[in-house]
Amino acid sequence: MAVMSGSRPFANALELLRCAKLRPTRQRLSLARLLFEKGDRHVTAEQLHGEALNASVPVSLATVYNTLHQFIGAGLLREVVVDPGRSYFDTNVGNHHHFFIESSGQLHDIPGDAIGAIDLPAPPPGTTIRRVDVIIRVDTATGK
Amino acid sequence: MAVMSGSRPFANALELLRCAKLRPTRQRLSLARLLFEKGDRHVTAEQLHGEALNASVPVSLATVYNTLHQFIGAGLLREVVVDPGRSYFDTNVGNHHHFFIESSGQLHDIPGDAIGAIDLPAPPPGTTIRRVDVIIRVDTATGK
DNA sequence: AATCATTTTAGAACAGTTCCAAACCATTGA
DNA sequence: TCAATGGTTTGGAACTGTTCTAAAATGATT
Repeated sequence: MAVMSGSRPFANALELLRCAKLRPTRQRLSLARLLFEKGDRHVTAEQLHGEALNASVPVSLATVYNTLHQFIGAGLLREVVVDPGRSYFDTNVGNHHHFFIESSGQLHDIPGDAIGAIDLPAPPPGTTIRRVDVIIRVDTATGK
Repeated sequence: MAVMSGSRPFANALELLRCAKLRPTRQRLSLARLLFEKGDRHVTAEQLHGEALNASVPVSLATVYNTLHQFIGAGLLREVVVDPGRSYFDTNVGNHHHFFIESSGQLHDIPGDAIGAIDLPAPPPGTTIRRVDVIIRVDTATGK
């Protein structure tokens, strides 16, 4: 991560794509910058699409989806599914988990070590563990 | 008439609905029986709908959704979201978690105590914890 | 510049879910 | 028992988020 050239967003995005073996097209560069220039983020595809258009980077929604999935494939992003029909793309791919605030739909990171080691049971025969998702669902403290 | 001798399942479904303060309609009774007569289950709305039709219980998909949500509201069911656009309804509302086999889409229960106590961090200010979901995603053991 | 595989695009297609107004039916009171 | 009442069910349309498609555009290579 964060190698050299501390404040070179463009260079970083370029390098990111190079590492991921993705051709550095205009769209991918822009999306990479939007995603990774502002620290850890949780965005939906639509949100990112909106941001791109706002930033005068005309890009189609289909491309946003394509790119997000390519980034996931390259290990640059991680998907967090909170609701049927709502999934976030998380720029933090390290060991961590999430608070999900149901009323607002917001996600907050929980550092991996804040949750203590989870005692992983043996996976079903013939399978290996790919990932462990912990989502702590919270809501505004009204009544029960 | 004919208060059938040992018709337990029916009685159970009836009682279930009574407890949940839901009017015992034909559809709700049938769906309750399909859901709760066979031990712990993970079903999608479409699956349940199919089962009902198979069992010659004509019920609309809309009603299946209505009913499932009413059962969730009554604490009889719990929703497990594994993918955007795929969520399961779990008849086990006790303390437990899940293996999700990505290739087949199957869910398997993990008893709550098999995972050890999770060290719950303090929730964001003004919120309380509603639920903790742990999903261990596994897949057939082909390389990494 | 010419070529060609890759990428992007707009829009259609799709899946799952929710919404709606009308028909239906369980419950109540007479 | 019957009618009145209000919750329930229904089919279909609408909606949301995502994927697909064929064609156009682009980046890399020569």
